[in-house]
Amino acid sequence: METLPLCCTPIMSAPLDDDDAAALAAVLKALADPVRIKLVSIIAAAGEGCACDFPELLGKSQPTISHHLRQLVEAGILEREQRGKWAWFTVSSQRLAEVCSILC
Amino acid sequence: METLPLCCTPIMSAPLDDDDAAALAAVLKALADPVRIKLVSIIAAAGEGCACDFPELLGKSQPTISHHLRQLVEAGILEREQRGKWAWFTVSSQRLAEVCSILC
DNA sequence: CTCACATATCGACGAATGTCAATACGTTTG
DNA sequence: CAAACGTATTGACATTCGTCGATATGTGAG
Repeated sequence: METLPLCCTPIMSAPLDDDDAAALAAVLKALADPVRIKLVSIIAAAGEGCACDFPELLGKSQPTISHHLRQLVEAGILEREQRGKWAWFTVSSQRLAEVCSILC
Repeated sequence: METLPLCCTPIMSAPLDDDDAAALAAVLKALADPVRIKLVSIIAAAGEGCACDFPELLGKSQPTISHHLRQLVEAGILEREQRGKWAWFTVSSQRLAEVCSILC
């Protein structure tokens, strides 16, 4: 779910209705955790990233990383690609642009 | 606390360090609630807003609204001004711009 | 097919969060 | 000062969240 485009017009031009507010809040919530925003920044800066590297990079357990990756994918912020037994992730710059276009 | 400028360079250019990740996550967390993002959008669209109007506009109790407004002010997203017995709020477009400049 | 390894899910637990009723605080007005 | 009114704080509660150990699932190698 939730890979739909993220609504509407900039906040300055009109107040969000309930649905748009809920949708935007959900995406922002996915970003609003130190581990997750760091995951996004690592993947964005490198262009892509393998799940196998994140537990050591972030000092978190493998289940914890997997959990965070899932939330980011469900929010449409990351895209997942299976390569052999490894899971690789890229950032949806479109999704980030959608967020920014509403905020500013 | 937390009214300091919000770090650094866009996510695409370099991964966030721990401190920047925590700071950005804190601001995003303040935005990542349906009631709060709607408060921000109402105030942004109108230019300013009085606390007295929000409980009815959002269907939440006065203490709940006060609590959310406080979180937004502490995150540097809203600015508060006392006018007589009323509290008026404006959006820090600079703060929003800082967030966007990191995300995109 | 079986083994080794990468990732996902489950179950549990403490911590944080959103909410409201009750109450305290501050400011203006009689 | 005292009463009235807007806002903030407190205390309580149910819910959600981040975390990890244990385990299940899936994929390639031998």
